[in-house]
Amino acid sequence: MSQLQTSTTPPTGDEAPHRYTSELAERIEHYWQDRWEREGTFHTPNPDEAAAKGEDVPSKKFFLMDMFPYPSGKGLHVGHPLGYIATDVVGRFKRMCGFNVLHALSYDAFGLPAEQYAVQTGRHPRETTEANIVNMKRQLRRLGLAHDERRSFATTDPDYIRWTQWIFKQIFESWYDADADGGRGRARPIDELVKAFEAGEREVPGGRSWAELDDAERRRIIDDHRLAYISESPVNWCPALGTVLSNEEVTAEGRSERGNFPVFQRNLRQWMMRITAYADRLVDDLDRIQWPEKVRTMQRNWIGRSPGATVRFAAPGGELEVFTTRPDTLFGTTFMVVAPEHPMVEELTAKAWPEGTREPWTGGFATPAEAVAAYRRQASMKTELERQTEGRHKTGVFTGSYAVNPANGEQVPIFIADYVLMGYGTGAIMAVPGQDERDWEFAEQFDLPIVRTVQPPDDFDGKAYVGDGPAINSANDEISLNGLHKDDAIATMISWLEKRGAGTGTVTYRLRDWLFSRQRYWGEPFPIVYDEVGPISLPDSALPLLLPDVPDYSPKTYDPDDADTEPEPPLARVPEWVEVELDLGDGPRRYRRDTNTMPNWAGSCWYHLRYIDPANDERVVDPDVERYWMGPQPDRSADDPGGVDLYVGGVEHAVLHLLYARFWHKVLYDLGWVSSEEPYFRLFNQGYIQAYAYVDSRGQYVPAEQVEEVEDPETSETIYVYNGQPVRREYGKMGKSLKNIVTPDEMYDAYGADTFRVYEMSMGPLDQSRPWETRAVVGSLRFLQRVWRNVVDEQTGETAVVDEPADDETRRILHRTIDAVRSDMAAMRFNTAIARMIELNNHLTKLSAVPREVAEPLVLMIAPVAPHIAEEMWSRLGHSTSLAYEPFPTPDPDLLVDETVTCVVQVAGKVRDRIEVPPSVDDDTLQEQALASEAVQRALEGRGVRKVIVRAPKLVNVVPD
RNA sequence: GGCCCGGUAGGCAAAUUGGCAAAGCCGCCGCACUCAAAAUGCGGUGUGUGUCGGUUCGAGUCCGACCCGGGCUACCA
Repeated sequence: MSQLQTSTTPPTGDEAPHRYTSELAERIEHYWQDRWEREGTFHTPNPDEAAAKGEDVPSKKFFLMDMFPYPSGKGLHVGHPLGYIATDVVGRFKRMCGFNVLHALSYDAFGLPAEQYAVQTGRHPRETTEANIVNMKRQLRRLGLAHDERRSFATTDPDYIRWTQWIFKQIFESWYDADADGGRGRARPIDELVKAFEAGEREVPGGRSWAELDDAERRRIIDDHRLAYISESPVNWCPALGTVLSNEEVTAEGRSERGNFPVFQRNLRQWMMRITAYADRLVDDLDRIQWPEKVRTMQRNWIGRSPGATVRFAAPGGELEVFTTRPDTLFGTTFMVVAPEHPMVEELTAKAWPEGTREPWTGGFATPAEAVAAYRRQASMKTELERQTEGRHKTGVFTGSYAVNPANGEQVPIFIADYVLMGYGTGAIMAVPGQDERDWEFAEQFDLPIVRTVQPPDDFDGKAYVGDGPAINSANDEISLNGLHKDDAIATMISWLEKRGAGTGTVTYRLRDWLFSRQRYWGEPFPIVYDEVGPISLPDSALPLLLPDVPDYSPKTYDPDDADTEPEPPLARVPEWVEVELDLGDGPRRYRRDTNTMPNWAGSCWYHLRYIDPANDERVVDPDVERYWMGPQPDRSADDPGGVDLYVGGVEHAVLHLLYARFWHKVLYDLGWVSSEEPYFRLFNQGYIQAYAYVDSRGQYVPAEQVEEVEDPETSETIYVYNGQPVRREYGKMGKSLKNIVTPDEMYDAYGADTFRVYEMSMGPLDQSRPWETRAVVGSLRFLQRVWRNVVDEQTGETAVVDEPADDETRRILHRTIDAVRSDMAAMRFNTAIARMIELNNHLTKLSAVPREVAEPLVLMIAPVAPHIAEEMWSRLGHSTSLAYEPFPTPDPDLLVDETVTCVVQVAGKVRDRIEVPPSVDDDTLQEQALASEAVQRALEGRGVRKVIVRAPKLVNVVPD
């Protein structure tokens, strides 16, 4: 084994030849990175792999993941590696605690960012993507991450695409049986649906029997049941990006999340995923996983489950159905509102205004038809943004017709208004101004009656009362809700509605099915071809279906505001690829390929499975391997769902990636491919590294590194100066245009990777965002230098430790430090763990020589955070193998209890004295000693003692009269 | 507007159940080393936890109101 040779010629004049400088750090780091790679130090065995060698795989395992990066090509800044360093520290710590740790990093290489970068540089996306991955791997390798590189892949690898397409096929070839598993529902293979139709166990939609249908009719019925299906429906069309987008990719302002371009609603034929079938399980199972409450709340809100009731009102042209979460307030309905786009609007529009119609209701028009037409036109022209800026001002017109309130038989007027949205519930509401703020505003605007049906508290002075209280004014000949509180009143009303046939209990969701196709080049092609009837999936043997080369891979994009444009997928421009002759079992026939591609979320929906079985070309994942790494762990809880043990990433994927991945994983679970019900058991959101940027008087950003901080001589406030001119400081992101980028490469050059790692981990708690401060990094270098000097002689490079036993105090400090570092590491409080190690090291600095029994545990404790220098010191301490699998130090419990503790003696809450007592001291003795204290007597100033609070052994508080 | 986080020395931060506020890092000051500087080492340096009130023997920590900063959400019936 070749040893690292440290130079004996000092880099500068008189400096110690073996001082831990950035140059030495770099040599140490390269040496150990090469050696780890050469020896396969971080190769993680799978159960089958271990068995092949006749070994057992460790029973304790830890599956650790980062949210994988897009290889963007812009290069990394110091904020990017924060999470990767943190997971590396966790992984190395867990490994030293005896866990079989699985940790690797892959690349999310499909999708818009990679494609846009390629468009900018005018090169093929595959070419730029691969170049970017190479560059990123280089930058990250320099960090010394303990990854099993055999498990690394990119979502653009043909081997990976194959299984992404295979999973799509699984979803396409299945349907959701809502009655399965006691009503919870489960995905089942589509064959089982066909059998149920054939056997007559399941009613065939349309009323005819399966035998009566021809092949095309059968296929259409089946296609309507698939979990991945094609639908012609209003979708989000973004002309500037040239593609459609999912609801999750559109902001509340109606713009694209990526690029912030306008998005328009268009009716288009697109692939959809039936994620709504899983809405209940996606909500319910949030209670079974360890995720930040914030993310769980965001997912709950996004899914938006609202229990309530649908109620049918008799109206001209048929029954008008509404959804309400408050059926208990039905007696308070004084009008109804339908969305302008509601299909019944025409039937509801009366020929003439009824007798006595008030002027404001008509909008100034002579007939309801004119008023309704004018309002609908006006509403359709409004953009999301205009509706928002109008705020809460309510508009609408009367349709001229009335409906009948099923509870009390009263006639209530029907309005159209744009505060009711077609996309939610039934697009129509029963308006209850007494208990709904929006309805109250509308009622005030149009002078409509208001009836309270919930008694507000006496001190309530608001308008609509949405809280709980006893029902009032809510009785007819058959039922009375009066006196009942909300939940009882709702239940009573629903059962009455159901008995009367006027309504049913219902649950409504905000979640919509997932729009899954994109008109882009750089994504997975759909493993689908079409004949005259519809889509047919390709056989598994035809996978992966790879992208053809195209003359122009950039999609057709348009003026951002030109809504009247059509998506034109790049793949449609390759007729020789689109038109294909295949034999799918009934002889060679001509088919058409799908010219859409999948969204970039597809690849990230299942990458956790590829990490655990990266080379499998027979199955998506081996069942034994999946059970070992991801299976449920009943020791965690009885209904543990399994999943990745720790998943670290930013909060920005709270409802996109994390929702989609949960959905796919549940489909795979239902179909029996995995044993875990959730992909990610524990989620941790790291904060961001922010930075200051500086703007001069013209509003231009100036290079942040050249800005000086000076004190204003007049006000003595800190001001910032660039080239002698004052500049204004801003706080926010790091970015090229902000001229405040600091790169890891700069940090490696100036300090080395270990210092950089220590600094990032010691800046503060991992889940908080904080500003980068380059000049503070030197503190971490000084710490490592001092550790190095305690272990290695700077003159000779030999170990400086002595084999004499440590003194008692040093030993106690060591074991207290071990104890604290262990619990800090386990809780991912790396900043405090590092602080404790600094304290211990500072103590060692004061000794004349450092005993081995202290140096070795310190080196091992530092290893997760600063692995290269730790390995080097470990080696110089005489160990020939890597410390990666050395047990993490454990504290001696006997050395954690002090022989004496300092007891604080307070008088009236103020500290007056300190006394040394044994830790086992009892209350009475302690009180006696405290009262005997001179300082206490002085502080009492002759006053009597009213009360003494004793918290042995640490505190006594004397309360004077 | 609603909901959720956060506010501790000049900056980043630490403080089991309420129990000595400020561990650690940067900065700043001084000294050593040096012809000098840098680097390094050693020593020193911050009257009080955003504001007001409450509970308590005791509050950074609990409760209420307000101020400031950040995030999510925004007619979802």
